[in-house]
Amino acid sequence: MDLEDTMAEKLTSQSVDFPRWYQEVVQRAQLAENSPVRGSMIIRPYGYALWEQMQSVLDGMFKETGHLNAYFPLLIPESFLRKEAEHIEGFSPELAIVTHAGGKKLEEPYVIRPTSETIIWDAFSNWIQSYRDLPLLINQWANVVRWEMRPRLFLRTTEFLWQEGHTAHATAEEAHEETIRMLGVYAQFAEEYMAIPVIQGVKTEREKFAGAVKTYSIEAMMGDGKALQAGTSHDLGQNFAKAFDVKYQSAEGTEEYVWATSWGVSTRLVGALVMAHGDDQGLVLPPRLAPIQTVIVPIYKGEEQRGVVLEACGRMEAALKDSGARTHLDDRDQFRPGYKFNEWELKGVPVRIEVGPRDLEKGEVVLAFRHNGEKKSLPIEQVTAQVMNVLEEAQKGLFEKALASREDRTYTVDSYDEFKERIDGGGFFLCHWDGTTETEEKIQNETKATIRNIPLEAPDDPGQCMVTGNPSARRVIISKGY
RNA sequence: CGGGGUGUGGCUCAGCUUGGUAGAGCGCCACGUUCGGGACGUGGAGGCCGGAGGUUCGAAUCCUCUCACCCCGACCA
Repeated sequence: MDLEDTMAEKLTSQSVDFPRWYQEVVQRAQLAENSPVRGSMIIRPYGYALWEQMQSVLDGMFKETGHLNAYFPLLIPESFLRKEAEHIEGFSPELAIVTHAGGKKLEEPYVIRPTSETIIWDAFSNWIQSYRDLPLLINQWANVVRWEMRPRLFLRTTEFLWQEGHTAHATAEEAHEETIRMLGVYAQFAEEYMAIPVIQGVKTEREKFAGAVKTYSIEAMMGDGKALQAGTSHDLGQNFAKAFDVKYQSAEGTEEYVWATSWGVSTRLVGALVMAHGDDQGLVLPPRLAPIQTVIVPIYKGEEQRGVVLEACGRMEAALKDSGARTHLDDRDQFRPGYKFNEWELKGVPVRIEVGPRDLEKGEVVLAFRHNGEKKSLPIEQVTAQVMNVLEEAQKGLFEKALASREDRTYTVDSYDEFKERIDGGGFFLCHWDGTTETEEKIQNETKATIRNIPLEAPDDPGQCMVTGNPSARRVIISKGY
């Protein structure tokens, strides 16, 4: 009873029950809620605004790197998926299939896209004839459906929104470069915009995308020390080109199969943001992505003060918007300031500006920072000049905090016994692994932890597999994951 | 698919054992007092108790069937 009473006001503490904290934050900050269809979520305006911020930045980065947006159909003939053997095998357990339409049974069932390689490569086979058509750099923003048994808002839902890039190249080298380049774009986005440090690396054979030659990922550490795959980039080799017979004529006149990549990030990134920075007060959003960067909370007693304070707030709102800050003035009269402070903290707004009669007398306002809880007074006329600076400081502070937190919880371990003892405490473990699927599965079965990836930047550091003692060229990241 | 559980105003739940006029807190609406860290008072709106059938003078409560959802074990951006 006590617990439920407090629940109405306070969030479950992260240290008590992190998953429950996550669930509560997502719903109470009005990012999303469960829908009547199990596994599907309703993304509410505040959550969608956050996704739109992400989309807008990423879309710019894709265009900057030469990609063009297009849109391919939601429904894919089932036979298309069957053309690439590994692809259909990997995806079949999570497919939703349309068998009836127009009041009758369909000749051929349509799969609701779980990803679009097949329908896109079918089109590419018509688009590509010559080396002059290459590289072909396409991106699409879309929804996909992958049937989920254990859904979690944003992290694992049956339907989710994402972006999928699909490219075709003349050579294996070019395709490989594209794969790595887009992985780098994701890493840059994660670090510079989401303020989340990530580790770029290769997935193991077992974890790679169904139909890929190699899968690369960026892995981020969440507030509880678990890993989250925040983006993937696949080197598809010629697998799809062969399955869909996509050949081009080279300058020398020979006929060659093209080389492919695909890469994607999804609304899972919203979950990553929540879990990487959030605290017991709620969300903590990085200024560059926050839908509201500064919120103005007026403080007043009585009608007379209300008029004066709101007028000052209105001027400040206009000035802040002019200087480029996404600003909201919370002029609701039915809530007191303390309530608003808590609500905007729950929603993760980076900077709160408190404007009361005492401040106005001194010609000042109070700035309160979400990421470190600090408050300071500032002369009114300096606010607009300084706001972008303080937001950038907050952005940087948030990244540094996340980086320090990850470094604190990254361990180099050589003994499997020690690993087994410590893995439940969370964190990234840098360990030697002999490269076999058997050992990988043994680790997962015995500890529930998985090899997240093999870092690209790992130095050569020969050693012995902590499980089998067999030789290992470099360390891999092992962690429990989402 | 195996094990456990829950369905009662928007939300969290009580009531069910032992049938007898549907309740509480929060939220919502109105008015007033408040307003520098989650305000208070007064009044008010809102529910065929998941669904179907049965027992009974009478069912949220007992019986049967059914549906849905949640939690725990095998895949995944």
